[in-house]
Amino acid sequence: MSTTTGQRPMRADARRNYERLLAEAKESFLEHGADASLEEIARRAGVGIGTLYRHFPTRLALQEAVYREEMEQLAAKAYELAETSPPDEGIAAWILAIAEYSRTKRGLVQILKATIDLHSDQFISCHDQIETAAETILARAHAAGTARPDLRPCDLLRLAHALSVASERAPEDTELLLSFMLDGLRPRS
Amino acid sequence: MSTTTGQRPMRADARRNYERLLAEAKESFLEHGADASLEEIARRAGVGIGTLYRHFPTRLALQEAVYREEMEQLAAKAYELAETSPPDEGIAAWILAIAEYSRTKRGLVQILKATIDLHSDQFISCHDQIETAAETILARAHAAGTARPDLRPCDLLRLAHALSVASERAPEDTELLLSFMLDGLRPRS
DNA sequence: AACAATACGGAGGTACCCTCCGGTTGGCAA
DNA sequence: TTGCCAACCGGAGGGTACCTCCGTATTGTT
Repeated sequence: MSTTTGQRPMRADARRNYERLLAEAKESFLEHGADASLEEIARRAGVGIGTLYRHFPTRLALQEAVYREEMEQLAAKAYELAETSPPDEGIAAWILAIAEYSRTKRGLVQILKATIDLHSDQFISCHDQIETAAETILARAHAAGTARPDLRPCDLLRLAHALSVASERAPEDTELLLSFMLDGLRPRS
Repeated sequence: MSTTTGQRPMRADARRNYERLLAEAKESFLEHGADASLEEIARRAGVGIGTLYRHFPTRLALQEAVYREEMEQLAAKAYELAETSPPDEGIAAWILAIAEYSRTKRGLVQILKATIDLHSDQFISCHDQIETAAETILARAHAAGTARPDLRPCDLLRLAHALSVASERAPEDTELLLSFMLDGLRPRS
């Protein structure tokens, strides 16, 4: 789903349409959530529906393309946090970042889901990227002994996913929910 | 959404159709998830689509009717656990029960969402029922000092919702995820 | 038996999904 | 420049689903 086919570069018109679609899709997903109408996206891009489907055979493919950049930023944030924060704080901040982000850009939730799902082969690059980031940030916590040893990278992503879904309708409680997740239900001793 | 209109009982044919619809809906939601086709439900019930919409003006109304019974059972479970288990174990078990249940009967997730959303006036009875159950089970934990004082009933429901969504594709990890939520990320000391 | 009141059903208008293929366009070679 | 063909476009078309509306049928009551 990149702008080159690996071999020859795309034809000029193809590239133009690809980019218009991407721009409109970004807008539409933001506006109507992850199940915005694909036909409207094509319409707004001034392009036939067939063209949309040629470039992005599936809704998920389109979402991936739209959010790839943001995914990279989230991954980058993990590396940044791994260097600048204490391990456990870093994890908390990262989960929060993912959750908050995916509330704004609602399409991300589906991608997160697909990323979490091991059987999705469409998303290998996104998957690897985020999973590696999760590994990195988790590795330090494990080394420092501040994370349970049985905590895996994908669990981190699942928690982020859970948090983003759960706080969808009550953004103001996001941090509180996260604190429950992180610190447990018992009173601090 | 009950089988009587508050005043006179429903006409015989109306009641018959109502029940057929309910039965087919239960089946369909189980089979295809919460967004099963309403037209197919009507078809399988041998009833016109108009009849479905008359009885259940909205998809959520139909789901509510289908799951009301199960909601009652979940609420009952809360009371049962409140009497038979230590407070914190009870909470864990209850959240788990909700999450496991909603994975099986996938429509419940939407209801859980609507229940959590305070602005849904369609669901007052369900909402009250579950929320009261959550209150009860939580009250004991608070009294016993085993739950953080800032933990509210709706947070419990949100956690259950989060858990059910997060473990959708990996049921085997449900308990592990729950343990992260409950016990936090730090190693046990 | 006749008459309201109540309930039925499905046609119809709209929207969306996705596929398929005749027509168009861009870029390269002559 | 011209011409050619692979690459690309667009949208019609067939299918499904949503929801509304209203002429028709059924119920139960007098």
